[in-house]
Amino acid sequence: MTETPYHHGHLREALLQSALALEPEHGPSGVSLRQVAKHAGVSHAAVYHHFADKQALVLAVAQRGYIRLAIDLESALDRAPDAFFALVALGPAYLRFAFDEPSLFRFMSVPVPAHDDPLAAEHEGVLARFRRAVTWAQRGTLIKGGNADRAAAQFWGLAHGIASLTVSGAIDGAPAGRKGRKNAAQRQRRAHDLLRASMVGLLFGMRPSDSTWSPGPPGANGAKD
Amino acid sequence: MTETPYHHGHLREALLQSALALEPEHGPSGVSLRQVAKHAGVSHAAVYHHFADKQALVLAVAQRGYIRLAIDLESALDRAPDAFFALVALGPAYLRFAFDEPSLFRFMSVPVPAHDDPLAAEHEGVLARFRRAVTWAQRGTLIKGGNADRAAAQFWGLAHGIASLTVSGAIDGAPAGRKGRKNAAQRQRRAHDLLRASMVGLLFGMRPSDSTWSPGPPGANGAKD
DNA sequence: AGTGTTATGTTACCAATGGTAAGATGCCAT
DNA sequence: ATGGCATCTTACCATTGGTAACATAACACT
Repeated sequence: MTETPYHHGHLREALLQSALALEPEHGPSGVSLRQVAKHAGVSHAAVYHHFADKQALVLAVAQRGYIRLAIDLESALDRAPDAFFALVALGPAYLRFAFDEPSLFRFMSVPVPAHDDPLAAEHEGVLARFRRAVTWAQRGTLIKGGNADRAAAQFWGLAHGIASLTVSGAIDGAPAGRKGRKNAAQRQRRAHDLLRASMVGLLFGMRPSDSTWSPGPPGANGAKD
Repeated sequence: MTETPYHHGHLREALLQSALALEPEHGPSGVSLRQVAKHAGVSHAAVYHHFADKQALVLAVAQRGYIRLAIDLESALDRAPDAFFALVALGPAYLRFAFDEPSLFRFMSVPVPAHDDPLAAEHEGVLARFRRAVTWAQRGTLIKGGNADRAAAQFWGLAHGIASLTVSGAIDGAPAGRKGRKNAAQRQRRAHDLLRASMVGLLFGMRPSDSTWSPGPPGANGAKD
């Protein structure tokens, strides 16, 4: 970001940024290597000194996305006062990431042909945060015990599904009544509420039957964040 | 499918099929117009008499996917004996579609740059099926009343998220212990069970507090399908 | 310092791609 | 049959992903 101090300096980094900058116009797989290179002020062949091929560039961006998402989830967990808030807060955190970094989020969903998933480690990183919240809740008997990976996957799937459908416009996108294009902030708030309610719903559907958790919060939207 | 009876006959149809046939090797946005044309036994320029450009071709495949998915969901609803089974059955139906037609499913998730979503109608078609199950359940007081669209979106998001993460390999993909590649049928069964349990969980998290529904089924996996 | 090695970047080139234009070819209504 | 129309073809273009050969700057070592 400083300048071009040397040969180029931090080209690899600049290329990732350029890819993100060009994504909105052409889509994650639609960005061309040459455009990325040009945007970074460099010849297109220079890219191959930092990435094996175009797919490697795309995967690197996606990888960065997963890493940053995992960090966001982690800090959301760190801020939670108890297991209930921890589990529920993962939803809004997931959604906020998707809204704050839509390009990054789209790169993360780019379908890679075959390949025994080069992003397996990054997937694990995200799942691990859900698992952390789940085991926390299980220790407190907030939800039933059992396979924590399964429960984590359920919450992850819920968050991911609602986030994906929302950012892609499948949900709450083009409305029937053509009231112009909706305020993006309003859409985000609605998605926010929807996902939080879903997390609470799934959570309370997992309660052990003898749970003494008096559901004060679930209806009220009083979550701190 | 018959032959090439005439000029070509059903080229548009053949192109859609060819696109699906070539998808596994290159990914949904990686298939080239020319390969598709060649696979259909036709010059690449012929494609432009049936689709405005490559994106139109891709969108047409995606559109077909949404239509078929909506049909599958619809028939799952038709087979359900009551609201409970109807709502829960949407999960397995969604997942079965994703597993039976992975290429089609991937085409449906291809991120389209900007555009005020040309698939809005098809999205509505899928959402409508979830809404039908939700309103059914609401009439029977299985779940709380309120905005049916919201509740439908929650169930859709759950099904979509788990289906997406599963087919992309993010969940239950490459395992830690390298026991060779897992049996695909086993993966599908696990995902099946996971999603069904999630649907039940979300459902029971939405019960009205005075619900008299004696949860016999939720733990047992006795769903007819 | 000088010197060789490596990392990084360039230009030149290639086959393949998406897209357009102009011309064939076959169907169909009149 | 004849003219109109849809469909398909070949010819062409700029762009793309990728490779090869060459240039230059950093670094290591004497």
